[in-house]
Amino acid sequence: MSDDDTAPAPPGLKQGKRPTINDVARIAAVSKKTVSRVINQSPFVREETRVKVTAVIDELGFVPDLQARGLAFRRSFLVGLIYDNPSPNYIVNMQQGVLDALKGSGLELVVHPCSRQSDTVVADIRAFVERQKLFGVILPPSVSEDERVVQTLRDLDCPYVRIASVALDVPGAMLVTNDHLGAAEAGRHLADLGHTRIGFISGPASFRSSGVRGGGFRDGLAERGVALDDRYVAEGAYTFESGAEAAMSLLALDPRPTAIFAGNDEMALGVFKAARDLGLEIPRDLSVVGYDDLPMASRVWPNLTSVRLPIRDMGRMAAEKLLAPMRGLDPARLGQPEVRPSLVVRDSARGL
Amino acid sequence: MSDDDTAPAPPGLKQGKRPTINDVARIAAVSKKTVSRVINQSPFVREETRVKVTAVIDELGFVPDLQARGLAFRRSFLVGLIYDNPSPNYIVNMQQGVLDALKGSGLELVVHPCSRQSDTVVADIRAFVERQKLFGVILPPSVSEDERVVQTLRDLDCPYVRIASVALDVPGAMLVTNDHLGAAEAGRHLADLGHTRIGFISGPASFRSSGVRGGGFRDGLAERGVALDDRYVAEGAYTFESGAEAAMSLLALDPRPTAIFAGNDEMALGVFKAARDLGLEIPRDLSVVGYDDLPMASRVWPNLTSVRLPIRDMGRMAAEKLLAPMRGLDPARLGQPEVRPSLVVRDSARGL
DNA sequence: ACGGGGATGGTAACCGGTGTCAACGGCCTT
DNA sequence: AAGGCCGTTGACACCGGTTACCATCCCCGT
Repeated sequence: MSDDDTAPAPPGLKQGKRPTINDVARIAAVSKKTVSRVINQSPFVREETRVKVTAVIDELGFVPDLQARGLAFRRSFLVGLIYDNPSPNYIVNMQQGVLDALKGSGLELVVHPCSRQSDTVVADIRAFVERQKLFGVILPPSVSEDERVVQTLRDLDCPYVRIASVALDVPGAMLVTNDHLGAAEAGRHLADLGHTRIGFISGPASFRSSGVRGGGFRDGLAERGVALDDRYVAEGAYTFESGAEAAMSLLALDPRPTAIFAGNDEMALGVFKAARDLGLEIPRDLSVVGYDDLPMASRVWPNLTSVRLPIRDMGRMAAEKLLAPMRGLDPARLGQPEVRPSLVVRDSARGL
Repeated sequence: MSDDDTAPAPPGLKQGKRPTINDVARIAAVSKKTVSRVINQSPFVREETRVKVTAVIDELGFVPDLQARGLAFRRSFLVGLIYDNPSPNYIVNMQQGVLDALKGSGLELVVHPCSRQSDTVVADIRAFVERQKLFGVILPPSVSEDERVVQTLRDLDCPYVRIASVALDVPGAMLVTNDHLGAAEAGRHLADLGHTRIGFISGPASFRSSGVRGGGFRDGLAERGVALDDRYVAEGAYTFESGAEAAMSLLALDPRPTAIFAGNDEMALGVFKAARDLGLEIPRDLSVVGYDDLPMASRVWPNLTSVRLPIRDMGRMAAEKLLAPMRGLDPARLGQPEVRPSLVVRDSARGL
């Protein structure tokens, strides 16, 4: 870029227009194709020529047109993040991770929310991906679990990476969060603290993670000889309000649970609210453990004990899998070993 | 879209390829141009022809290629959200609002974070906007206040809408949040509750809103005959941690303030933390008022009294201003009257 | 019957890049 | 010295739409 924006346009170049590859070619006295080779770092260009062309490119401030390039490549330079997630905080973290990975790659991120409930989701996503000819797509839960959506992407020949709690696809297209492990850790922790009457608020049945986290929790408790009573299991929707409601119903049981494991942090905060409304103090009267360890987990009072999921890193790793082929890497090897959730012990759960 | 994806390709169309405008023209026995007219809803097409072409388009599942269209139009169908904001929650809300407005318009949203500290911001943004030939850009604070950035957009002839606490531009390119009013309301509220020794934690000096909110707060107090003592003013960075730090310094003063107004909710939660660390109970020992009224304001305990900024609506309104010309509307008239912040009284501030 | 004007449709060029493939020049071989 | 190979380069068609401009066609008034 020129350091003087008011400089007259170089000779032979029409004023007020962005320079094109033709301008560069004409001024550098080479063909378009050669300029194209320089732009694309083709090795079949003599060093001398490369320098000459590069100089002209810099002088003119030439920027290749992505539309034209995309038209010829039959592919855009956009990565899509398609999501259907009730927790904005989850998404914003993931999005930041994806952006971390995309920085400097020349690719941009297009965010596209959708609703799996809608009967036009598939058509909607198909239109989006097809029209934009996306470079690739990242699918966080729970769209990542929708086979109709994934099949559509395969039909359209659009690379994708699915993020889910269990392996649903080939390693190269999959980032596994291994929620079973994290939830088991939460179960062992609560059992080790001496709790035996424990409530569990699961996510909605439409999320795989709900079942996986529930199963992991149950297994973790079982390892310590504690059983999870089905009457103490309630279903939420991964939202604050649903967590509060579910907690109200669990805390109305007699005898009431001494601890509650919520399927995500958002709902765990709902449990906080229900406890306050009932005059219960956390952790004195009720221990609470969440899942995800969102930033707010360490901002509320008492600090929330939670299973840490490195969501931002996951976003970054997923994006890197997408970029791997471009860099000559094997996407199946990235993000390995699988993401490992780990319990972060804070103040919201303690022994009886 | 056909309701049977496995149907054999219509005669004369190569298998496995997306149909193009040429295929449609050939099969409908009209010229490309006519198909183009139908796609673009030109009125100069006989009804009979229009129906015939539409039928073929549906039959083939033809989807116009945005790259090609963009190349000819010299403009893409992407809206950019360029931000430099320390509060992810602010951005995620705004982003949702923008997406609300974009839904159904055929435009997609590209998110592009940046750092005003970096000395390459301007070049970075220029490259982004120029390469993508954006349809338009939305600028939330504080990029919206950076004249270098805005001038760059003007140079590139890229439509934009700036969101800021005061009018910095022509009405059609500006969404004003009027923070002076909201902060004044907060000031009056605290004064009416009987507070006279009041602390204020401002945002960073690089944000216009910091000064505007501070000024509004000062004016609101003055209306009630209360003065804001400069020793009770601290500067934060609109982040949780900076809020906690600033609160620590204010609460160390002797006599310490009985109330604190934080420049945003994120910092208000930092005040909560500092108070707890010092053994102070809110609102008994300290009243706190925040700004923005993010969803978490009503999830924490005690519920945070805050000035409500309809951030999501603001995102939507800003995007609608961008779309206005496309719909034959006047962007200057949208989002009027200006966004009005309003105090939401909850439990974190009370009388002495 | 004839001229005029608006509605339609066609052809060619263009938007700004990329792929294909042939040509070119110099050096090494035989 | 002729033949062959390799590293470079350029001419040209093409990606899938658009606009510019011209040719028809139809309907009307006179």
